[in-house]
Amino acid sequence: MAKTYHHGDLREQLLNAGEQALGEMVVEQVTLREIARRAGVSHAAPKHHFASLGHLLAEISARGYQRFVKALDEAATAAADQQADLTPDQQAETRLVAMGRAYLRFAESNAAAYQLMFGQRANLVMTPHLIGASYSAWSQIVAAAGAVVGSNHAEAGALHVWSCVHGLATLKLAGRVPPDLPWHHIEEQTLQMMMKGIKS
Amino acid sequence: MAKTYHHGDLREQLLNAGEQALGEMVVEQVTLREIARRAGVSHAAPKHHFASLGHLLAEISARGYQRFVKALDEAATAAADQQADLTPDQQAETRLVAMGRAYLRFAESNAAAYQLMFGQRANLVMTPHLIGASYSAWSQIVAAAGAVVGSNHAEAGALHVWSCVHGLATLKLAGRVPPDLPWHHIEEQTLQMMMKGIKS
DNA sequence: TCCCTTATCTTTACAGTGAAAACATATAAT
DNA sequence: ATTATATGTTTTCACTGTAAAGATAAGGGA
Repeated sequence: MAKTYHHGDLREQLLNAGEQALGEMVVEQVTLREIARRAGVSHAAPKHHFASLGHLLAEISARGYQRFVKALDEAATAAADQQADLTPDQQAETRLVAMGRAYLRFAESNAAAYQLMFGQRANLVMTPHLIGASYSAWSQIVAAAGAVVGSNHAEAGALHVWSCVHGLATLKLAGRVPPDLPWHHIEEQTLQMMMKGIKS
Repeated sequence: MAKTYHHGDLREQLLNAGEQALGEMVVEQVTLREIARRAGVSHAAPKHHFASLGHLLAEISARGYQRFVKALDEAATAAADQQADLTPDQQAETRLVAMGRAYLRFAESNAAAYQLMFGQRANLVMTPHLIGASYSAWSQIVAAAGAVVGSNHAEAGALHVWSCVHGLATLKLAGRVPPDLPWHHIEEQTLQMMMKGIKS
């Protein structure tokens, strides 16, 4: 299909511009006008595609959750493939650790997007689409944790796992981790303690 | 001493107004002009006491850390006093759990202040005073964790403890915890898993 | 082809924000 | 008393998100 109106597909280009901006600047600097500038359009143009900045950010955040879920899923399957000789229980643990590792990598490689997704960015509107996307991430972790601790304690286990990696990621992003600590080692230790805490 | 200049002690009143605002509104709504309004003064008056909004917020945040340290300290000593018959190791664990509980209570009762202290609020400037205040909180937790895991692993243990409670607190504040979960029970379970993960 | 409706984008305007400069005034020092 | 310094106010500027009004282009009948 050819372009059916003026700009081509401004809605898509706004989302791309927003994601690009999130990769280059701090999350608070990603403003409506900045996104419009990057898309080469006036700052009022987005109004016809998104009710407000909050709705635009919500859609960008939802896409972030999709990439997030994909990254964790790929990490989990890759880990399981490499260790097909383990027992199911051991495989479940390996998968969970791999997901935790991928979680920390995602937060570090997509700092601004992560802060948009999990921080309390002003103006962000909790649209149904965003709620759904974040819920799919939640249920992904619940499933992986449930495979380790049993479905009875899946949610509590998932919440603890999530707290550990999310807490570590945000402390790191906020510069609260002493810089002299060996970061990679710290990550592995935390994942280890996380697993030890979860296992009955 | 009587009032030595125009307003009395505007610097102090600005800090009080800021803390009061943090108790009543969301952290992003606490603007320079809002604080000035509450202090009954023009929006340019703070310039003579704080170089910028970021410096004013930094001082408020530093005070938050002082209250934070005090709250955790009181909780720890209260817990230790109640259980003077335990072994030193058991006392150390009891103290650490009590501090974790106090941590979660502080974050919930001082949501906006907590987000100012640990979030990534725009404009905030990392003044030496703020760095010092936040460092005292860090070393407090390092000491308490070190009493449990030994001074060799104090920092790694402290970081894990901090990640657990900080992660849980921020997930709760961000509304990411499913509302049907029994919150108080979840808190206790998380503290339990945190301790299990930390103990060698 | 002509006209009209609708969708899209621009321009302009408004109420906020933090910061900076110019100005006013009260306190303190000499 | 005069001067200097500290403290506040007023004004201005660049930026933000939102809203309304104007412009332009596409599509749908006659």
